[in-house]
Amino acid sequence: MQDPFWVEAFADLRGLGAGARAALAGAGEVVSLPAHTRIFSPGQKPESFLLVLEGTVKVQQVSDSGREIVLYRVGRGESCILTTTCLLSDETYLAKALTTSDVRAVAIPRGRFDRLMSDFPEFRRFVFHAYSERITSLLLLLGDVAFARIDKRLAQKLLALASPAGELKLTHQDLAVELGTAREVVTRQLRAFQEKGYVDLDRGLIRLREASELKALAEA
Amino acid sequence: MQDPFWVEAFADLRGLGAGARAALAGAGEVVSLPAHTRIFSPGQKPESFLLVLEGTVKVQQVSDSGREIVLYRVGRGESCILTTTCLLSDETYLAKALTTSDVRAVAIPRGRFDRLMSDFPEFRRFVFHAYSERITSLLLLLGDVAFARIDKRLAQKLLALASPAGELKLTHQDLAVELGTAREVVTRQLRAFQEKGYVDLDRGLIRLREASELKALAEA
DNA sequence: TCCGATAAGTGACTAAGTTACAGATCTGTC
DNA sequence: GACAGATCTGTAACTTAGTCACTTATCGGA
Repeated sequence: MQDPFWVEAFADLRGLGAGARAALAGAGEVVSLPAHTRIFSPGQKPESFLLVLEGTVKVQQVSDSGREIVLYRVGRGESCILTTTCLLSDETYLAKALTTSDVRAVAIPRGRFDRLMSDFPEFRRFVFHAYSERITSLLLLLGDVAFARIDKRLAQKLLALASPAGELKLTHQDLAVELGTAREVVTRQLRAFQEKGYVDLDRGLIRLREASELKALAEA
Repeated sequence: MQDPFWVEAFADLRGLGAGARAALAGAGEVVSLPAHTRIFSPGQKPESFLLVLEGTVKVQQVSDSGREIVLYRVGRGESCILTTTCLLSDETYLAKALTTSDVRAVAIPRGRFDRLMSDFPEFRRFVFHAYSERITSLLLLLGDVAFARIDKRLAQKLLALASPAGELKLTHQDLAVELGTAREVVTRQLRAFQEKGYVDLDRGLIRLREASELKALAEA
């Protein structure tokens, strides 16, 4: 993909006319970030609207007790609404964002973002749509955190994060952050899954053995 | 307040020019809803953008296990982003909205809402700002649900919902829904607060005795 | 091969959610 | 005013989740 044509990566932007395309292509700067880069930290204010072209960004909330929870991931063709929220509201928030792989993204500075928003209905629709999707997913997460059992949530996460081969290269601590719980709780649950034959465990590695059983639990 | 001038109720709309004002005033219909009216239910799709003029609407998420949690309240000068989200994304969600008092609101049908969004930057800013605020508050809620102790959260709620006289006309069940927990848990905590002398309890009534102690707990 | 760092395991405990009730209090109706 | 049904509250016993205070295992350099 040629850089000036990154607009193509975004399904919701393809409807744009030539003028809008040109404006967009000119507004953003393509940046590259290595894996595990911190994009923003609690209390920081972002200066740009971010659109991810390649790779994944993980956004998580931190508590003062030290626990954390992953809010969502931003992948190819998506934008980070928390950043947008900040751009629009001048507020800061207790979240941090990390790249989980090498990332290429388009950064659009605040001023240009504002202009794009007012000039191009398609761009506006794109941003709104992103908001809607995230809100929906955040409410889903909230429902899970408030009401779902940890074994069910862990089963869901294992299935969601496993490689096609059914493996996860994650520590118990990583999973604890995914779920917003404590590492010991994850260890306990994984042990229970192992005893039932659902998974094999190794240091930094989980292999799914009975994905169907996990699926049943995840959908219960 | 005269009906055509409801625009005045919204701080973020006051900057509008005459044309925008007229368009807005013409776009919306003022509706009156008695207390405890169900505005929408899980799985339903809203047909209008809602702006609250008087009274309060309570939006809560429901789980299939029967538990519920209050997501936020929409008061004078505010709009319900969940409704907006639905208008924009054609999705449904597992939430319901109830008036907690008599409510007067402006309903703007989908088509007119779209037109206002594209025609008036001020209106757009207003909608975006509402989004930002809600997302911030939802993330705060998520953090509380995931990480905060129930005694702390209950103390916060008691303080937030108490009348100026320090009274709450709520059942334990009502408070359980506010916190997204079980009624028995609320009963237990209230009992503990009572034993410490923080509150007096009666059927459907809670009187705050030691607001300062509750405040200390809420801020811990 | 030794060492520090990171990851994982575990027991004992506290907090929160669930189940299954019983008892208290209200509200409307006869 | 008395009764019935509904609503609200109390509570014991239990399961699940989170916390604390460790120990043990394993990895990756120096």
